[in-house]
Amino acid sequence: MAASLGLVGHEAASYYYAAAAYPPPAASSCFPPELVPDNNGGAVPVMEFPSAAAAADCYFPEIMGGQAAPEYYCSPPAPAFANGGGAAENGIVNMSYVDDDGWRRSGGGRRPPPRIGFRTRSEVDVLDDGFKWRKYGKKAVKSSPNPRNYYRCSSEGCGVKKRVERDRHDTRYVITTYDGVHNHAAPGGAAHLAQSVPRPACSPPPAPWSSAPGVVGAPCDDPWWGTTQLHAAAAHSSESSY
DNA sequence: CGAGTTTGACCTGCGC
DNA sequence: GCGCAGGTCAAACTCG
Ligand SMILES: [Zn+2]
Repeated sequence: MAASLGLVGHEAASYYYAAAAYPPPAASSCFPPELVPDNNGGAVPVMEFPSAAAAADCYFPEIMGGQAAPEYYCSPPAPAFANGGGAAENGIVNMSYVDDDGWRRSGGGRRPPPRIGFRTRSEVDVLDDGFKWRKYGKKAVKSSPNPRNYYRCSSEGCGVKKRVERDRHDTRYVITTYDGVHNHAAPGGAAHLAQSVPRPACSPPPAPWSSAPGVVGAPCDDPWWGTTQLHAAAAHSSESSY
């Protein structure tokens, strides 16, 4: 990655950095050369967190089996991405919110559950988020040279799925997309894992994608992911912080 | 022996 | 209507 950073030429594409001053901003390169792509050709606003746990904890406790928090603050039941090996410790987790309100784009049909994507730097493909996942498929996708893996929560009655693939532009990163909401708590250990992970103050209160002041509600024609133009906040860390 | 993974086939939605 | 691409299923297989 080098030159291309910033808004990668997608009109509707932009991203929001919510970096919680975490790993020392070694260099001054902005984060992703491109937004997290999906099969829609869309892109997702990306956020940076010290760990996926922190990210999930702060922003999406609900998908992690906790109760939806009315406000975006840290709430207890969040898993940790611990075995990501370095992921958590090394520092950078890009988190991106993937909205589902664009499903109308597909003309109805089945309604997708809430989707949330994480982009983490990790050597391993599967990040231990505290839940038990069973792999049920693997597929090469057109949009990426890397195969995409499909996992389903192995807990009975919990239909949460996740897709895992490596970033096509930087295979050091793993893109994990969660589909759905756990209807149960994480199997033992998750909570404690979460606590063992360094966690920022979870300061960014409003979710940038909802109605944060930083969000410019643009009349976008492609409402799939972001629908909005987001402000690039100042802080960010760099991937060179290895 | 059971749980989880692998892998090709199958199904469905979407664009042309 | 056809072909393509993504997503899921399920039988076989592997590992603990
Ligand atoms: Zn679950």
